[in-house]
Amino acid sequence: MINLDYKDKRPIYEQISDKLKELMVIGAFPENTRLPSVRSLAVDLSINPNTIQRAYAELERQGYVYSIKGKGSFVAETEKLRDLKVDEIKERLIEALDNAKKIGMSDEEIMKVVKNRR
Amino acid sequence: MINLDYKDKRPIYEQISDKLKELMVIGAFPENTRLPSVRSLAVDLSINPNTIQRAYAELERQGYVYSIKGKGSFVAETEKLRDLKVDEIKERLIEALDNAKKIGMSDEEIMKVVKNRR
DNA sequence: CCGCTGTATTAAGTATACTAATACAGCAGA
DNA sequence: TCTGCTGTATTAGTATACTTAATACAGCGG
Repeated sequence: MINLDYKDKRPIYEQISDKLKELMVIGAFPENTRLPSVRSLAVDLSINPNTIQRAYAELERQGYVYSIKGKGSFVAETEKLRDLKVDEIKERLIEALDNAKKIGMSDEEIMKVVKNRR
Repeated sequence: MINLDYKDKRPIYEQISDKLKELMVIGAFPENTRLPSVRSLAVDLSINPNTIQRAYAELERQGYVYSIKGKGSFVAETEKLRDLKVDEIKERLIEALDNAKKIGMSDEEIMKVVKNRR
């Protein structure tokens, strides 16, 4: 389900949280589904539980999951999930567009890229 | 000309090379202009010359400047500069667009962001 | 020759990110 | 209540990136 890439410069916890985000947003985990426990996922991936904990803490901080001590970590409401992810993507899109504007790229030049990608 | 932000998480050498890229691309430094010397810029910014050297080496590696031992570092051809920067921006734009597609954002949703930014 | 350029090397210090080990705290079923 | 699972907090070790420093070499030009 989750593939770690140790050659990737991104930290492991981020690879995990990003992958989980994606799975949740596309609906692979319905809302309120319990995620694998910190320790079991650690065993599955052969890494330290703290790294999983960090990934989960990040997901909770950002609002993707909610955690209950003694019970587990659970997927937040589907609608909220998507909104969060959309906001993330919009932000990066806006950054790129602003940079394009800053160096004087024309609307045509920008639109050409956009249209080629849909 | 260059403002360093020590609160920024980006390394200093990157802040410098990025700022110089921008200045060169918008034409603040015409092509073949000599950049400040490694040592003089280091004094201006009150940092170690090695950090400037790293910024310049990065710029040269990426093709934004060319350096001549004993003479200085010089701005590459204007056209080349812009192409390099455009390629960088396009790459980020494409990444963002692909992510948008991955989570199922509609064309309308994407276009709304794009239009609001021009 | 002298004083400026860029460049290379080596070392050290520092900060930060990442991972690990361990202990604590809450929940629920046997 | 005990046991075994959950999440969470604390602390420490490790690795890596970044920056600084000191020094040396090499090329250019007045």
